Amino acid sequence: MRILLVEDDRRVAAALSSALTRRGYEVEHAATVAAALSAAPCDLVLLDLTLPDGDGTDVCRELRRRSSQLGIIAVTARGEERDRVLGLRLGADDYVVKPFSMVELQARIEAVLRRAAHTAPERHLIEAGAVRIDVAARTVTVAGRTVTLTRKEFDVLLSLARQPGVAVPRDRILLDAWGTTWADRHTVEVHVGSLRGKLGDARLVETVRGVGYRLRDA
Amino acid sequence: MRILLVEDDRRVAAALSSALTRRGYEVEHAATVAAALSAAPCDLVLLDLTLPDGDGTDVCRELRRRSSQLGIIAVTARGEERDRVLGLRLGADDYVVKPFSMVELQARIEAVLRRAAHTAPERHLIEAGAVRIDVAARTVTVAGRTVTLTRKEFDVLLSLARQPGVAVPRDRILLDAWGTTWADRHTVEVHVGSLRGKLGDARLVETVRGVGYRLRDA
DNA sequence: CCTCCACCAGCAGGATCCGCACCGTGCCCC
DNA sequence: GGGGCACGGTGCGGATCCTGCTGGTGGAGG
Repeated sequence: MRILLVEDDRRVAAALSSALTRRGYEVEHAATVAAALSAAPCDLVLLDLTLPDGDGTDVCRELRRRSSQLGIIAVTARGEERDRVLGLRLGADDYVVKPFSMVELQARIEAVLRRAAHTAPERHLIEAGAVRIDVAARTVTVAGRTVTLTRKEFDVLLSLARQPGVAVPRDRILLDAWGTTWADRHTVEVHVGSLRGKLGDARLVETVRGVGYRLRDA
Repeated sequence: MRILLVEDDRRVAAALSSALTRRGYEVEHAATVAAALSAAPCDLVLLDLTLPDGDGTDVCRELRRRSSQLGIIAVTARGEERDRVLGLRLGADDYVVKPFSMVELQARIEAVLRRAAHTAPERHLIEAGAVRIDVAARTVTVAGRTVTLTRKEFDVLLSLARQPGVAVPRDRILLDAWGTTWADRHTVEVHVGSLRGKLGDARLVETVRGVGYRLRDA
């Protein structure tokens, strides 16, 4: 399960992040409104409502607009009733008030995720040129032919396919597919290499020198 | 919207009932476990966990078993963390601790109902390729042949069959069939193994390496 | 009391990934 | 036009991760 942690306090974020990771979740961290809105898709968002560059309630509204099945748990130090009501009205699934215990947070996360499992899935199909990607099924066809990709290959392709025709920086791909930015210089290239091989036409994934890669759109 | 109010304290029940009615809800009242379980179907349950003739947690479990899309808000005077966690684990959608304000309760009711609106309607019959599942009867046939599954095997299959052709992550299966995400890595695999054996054709349940499993659609 | 089911290890075989080294090529500057 | 350099591509071996079995144990239900 992938959790997006939106929290500006670095210490709180670090503590939460490690606690959640220990419990088996995959955690991506965003410290600002901008970062939160440009993060990769996930299953659940832990959203601190007090952010430096804007209001967390806007993030909540926008995320909910994008996906009705995304789980959102608002987190805040403000425990006043007015805020609690506001948070829920915005479309958050749940609300926890600092300070809270990890045990309770864990229970609430599970409750929200359990519910999300029963919501209608948004089956997302991405098409770019001859490439068709079924994100949910994790299957890919090129010009009608089904190709079998490994996990990393698929993740890399997905990172590119999210913005067809756009040059995706290497760092971005690393973040999407690996969750980190530190890795051997060549790791991405290697997987792009095998990806090109499996897609058949190597020109489908174009190299943008000095930047990254681009998935051919037309 | 129809709300079932399970509350043994007559004064609290009367006050809540009239407040909710004023807000436009249709309210049915039950004061005991027996009454709660034999009440007419509704959209949401306000469930006091302390009841004279039994434990409210049993009611919660039973109601949830009957319908995964029913909204349940647990209400209790016991505000301790242990109880909060327990309530959420049982399958309640939310939890309010007495004393609470009507404004907050209203907001939580709306949040739960909003979510329920997005919930996929429960299908009685699910078909995926050669597999036919009767959810209510908990029976399965493969290519006309009836197969007998154990509880967990059925739950695992159901988790997969809810989205045929979609790669279901391991922890989502855990969430659906076990209710939690913490469990031994092998538990799912073992049950998938026996499931494959009983279904006859092992290829019906495809492995998506590094992710989970996928029920063959076509 | 007995049977069946669920769960927990341990194990072995693969698939996958990664780091390294080397090669090819485009770009820039002279 | 030529040379150097930085960047990207590729092949390979080992380490790692993942998965599917099998057997044994505890417990719930009949």
